[in-house]
Amino acid sequence: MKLKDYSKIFKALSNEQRLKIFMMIYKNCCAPKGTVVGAEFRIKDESTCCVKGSLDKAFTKICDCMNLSRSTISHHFKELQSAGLITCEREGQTYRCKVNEDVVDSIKDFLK
Amino acid sequence: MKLKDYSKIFKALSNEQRLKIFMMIYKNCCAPKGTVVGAEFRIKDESTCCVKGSLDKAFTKICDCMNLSRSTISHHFKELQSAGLITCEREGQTYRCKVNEDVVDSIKDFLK
DNA sequence: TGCAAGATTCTACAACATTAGAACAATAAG
DNA sequence: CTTATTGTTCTAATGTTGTAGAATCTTGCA
Repeated sequence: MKLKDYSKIFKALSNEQRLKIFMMIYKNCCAPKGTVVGAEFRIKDESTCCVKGSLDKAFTKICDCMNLSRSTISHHFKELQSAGLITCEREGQTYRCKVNEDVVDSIKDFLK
Repeated sequence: MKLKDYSKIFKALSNEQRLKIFMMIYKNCCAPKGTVVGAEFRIKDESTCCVKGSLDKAFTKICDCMNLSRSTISHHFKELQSAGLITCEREGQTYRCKVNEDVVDSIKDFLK
């Protein structure tokens, strides 16, 4: 990964709203590598995150607690995906997100 | 530290030029905590960084290899300082920078 | 088939970021 | 003292980002 890629990752996390979205996903779905998609949403701490009680509908739930328009949130998801931080899949009305832990690891690595 | 503080840190690192400046400082002066200011510039790998051969004049040397105006670089230094990532001191024509490793650590902490 | 709900895309615009240049202040060197 | 060097600040131009709303697409359900 090049410097430009890292700056892109940091840019994706540089907006407070987007960082909040990322952390909501990260803190709830940072399943061990190898976990099948669809099982990612394991609630770790319901008190700190409003994405609760369900494994899917991440988008809608995040919309419900974010006070931003859907289009804006969709845009933020795209930015996070584009930086490689998350991957998203739609399967019908189920919206599944997964944090790309390799990328998170490489940030930590980058910072030595 | 709050979410907003983290987003500010990430914003400081979100610009490629500024990230480059930060890394030049980081890779050359990440001295152990407690090291006195003025002894931070220990060259670790001269081949990957153009800040060479001296402990001070960081500003000038970074200018020399950055292809940006002095005023722009000064501005970038300010952003990095404002985010808490570095501290700078001038003593005459000696410009000394230090990476705030606590902040770097707290990023790593945040991402885990 | 038709309607409702979920998510995306397009458009537009205000706000903010990046940048250089000129003027300046502080220091060093001759 | 004068001149060159170093870094800051101000101003202004240009480019990028964050955001909402309307239109659109996709899926599920009656």
